[in-house]
Amino acid sequence: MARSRGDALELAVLGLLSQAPMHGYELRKRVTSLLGWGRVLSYGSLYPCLRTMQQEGLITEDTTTEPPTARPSRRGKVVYKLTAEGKERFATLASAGGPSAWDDENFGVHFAFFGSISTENRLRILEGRRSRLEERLEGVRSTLARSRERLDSYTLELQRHGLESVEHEVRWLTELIDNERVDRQARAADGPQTITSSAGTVPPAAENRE
Amino acid sequence: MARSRGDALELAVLGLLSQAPMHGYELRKRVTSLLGWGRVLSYGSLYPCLRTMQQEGLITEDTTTEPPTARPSRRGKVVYKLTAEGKERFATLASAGGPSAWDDENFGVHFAFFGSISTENRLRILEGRRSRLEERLEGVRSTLARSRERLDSYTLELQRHGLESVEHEVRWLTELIDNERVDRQARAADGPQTITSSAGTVPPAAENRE
DNA sequence: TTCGTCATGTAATGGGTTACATGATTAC
DNA sequence: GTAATCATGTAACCCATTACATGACGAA
Repeated sequence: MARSRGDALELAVLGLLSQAPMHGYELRKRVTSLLGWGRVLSYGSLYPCLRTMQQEGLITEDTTTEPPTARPSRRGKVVYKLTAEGKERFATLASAGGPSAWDDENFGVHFAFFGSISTENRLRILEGRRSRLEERLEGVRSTLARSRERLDSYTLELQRHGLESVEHEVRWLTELIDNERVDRQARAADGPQTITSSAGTVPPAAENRE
Repeated sequence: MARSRGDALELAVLGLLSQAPMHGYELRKRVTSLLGWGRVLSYGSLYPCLRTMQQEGLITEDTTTEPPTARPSRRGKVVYKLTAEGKERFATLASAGGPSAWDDENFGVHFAFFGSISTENRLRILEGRRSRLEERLEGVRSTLARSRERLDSYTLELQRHGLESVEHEVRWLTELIDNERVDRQARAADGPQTITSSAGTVPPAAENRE
């Protein structure tokens, strides 16, 4: 029934609402197109999630938009915004570098909100994702080595292409990691007098949930 | 309860059993590693599916393996094989070029069994998959064009990488399609009298299973 | 006035994983 | 004899999709 909400969807909603208040319809469009969501997010999934989050006090209806036309009878058209608690939760979830952040469905959402977290946390997530993929690579390579000659050409080609795709993502991650490191380096060299940027939103040693 | 079995899993089981009889445990390993399955297939998913398929008469227990040690009391260790009906079903499902074959979860499984279907059907599936991806590309490109300046750099980078990955797969598909076309051409030019050499002409796509 | 899009919501259902329970076989 | 792996199976749960029902608003 109302028992929805996987972490990924909650983070997505929190993150999008942290950028601007909006209603469910718009949220759906953005989750579907902007994050690495892959499939279309359905209302049957989104609305129950919004309700739950509202009950938990993470979001509220935003009554500041469109205040003059106070027509109480109008159905729907609810604009949601984050509460203080919701903002806190977003900071926590987005920065969480635990294993759940490195898998396929979650990583994209985390990445899309990298602008809201510290370089340290970005690095943690990026590196975690990369080593996750490297494990996968290792697994595929070893099964391939063990059974290459027994596989027909199409199965082999499928494996080859899969390997190639993952390798491509690993290279991408490596570039991103290098950039973040340069960034960190630059900030460190900049000297300790700059307080603002270093750990901005969340203390460097963020929690591991789960 | 026993109401499992999406098309992908059924096709996977049928295809693997068409290569050799085996038991559930081995099936799970192969589905997980050989096809483009992505995640680990769970027993909670596989065994109910096998039962259903057995009830439908697509598979049976293979008693020919290990016949001397006729110990009827032994639990489990059931080797499954295809029935005639199962072989028929496999041929039908594997060749089916409908829209369901082009989406992410199904395409890999279909591709892995390309060795069992005709060049025509391979082309249908390959082309369907490609146009599916091209639609996706078009969608991403247009939303990107509409909102590029409003996106923060990480979201943008995510889109860019997503685009790149899909483009990569499209190029891969195009190569495969070209190979299949050359193959078909060669067979046509070869004339109706030579039946034997059908798939031998082009390196990448040779050899039917076993 | 009707069509397309915006907008919200629910019920049924589907198909999967997790965690658990059980036991045989092999290697050390 | 014991640990690891092979092997089969069930029940509980999770979370998403599908299909449906409803209705407002703007433009042609």
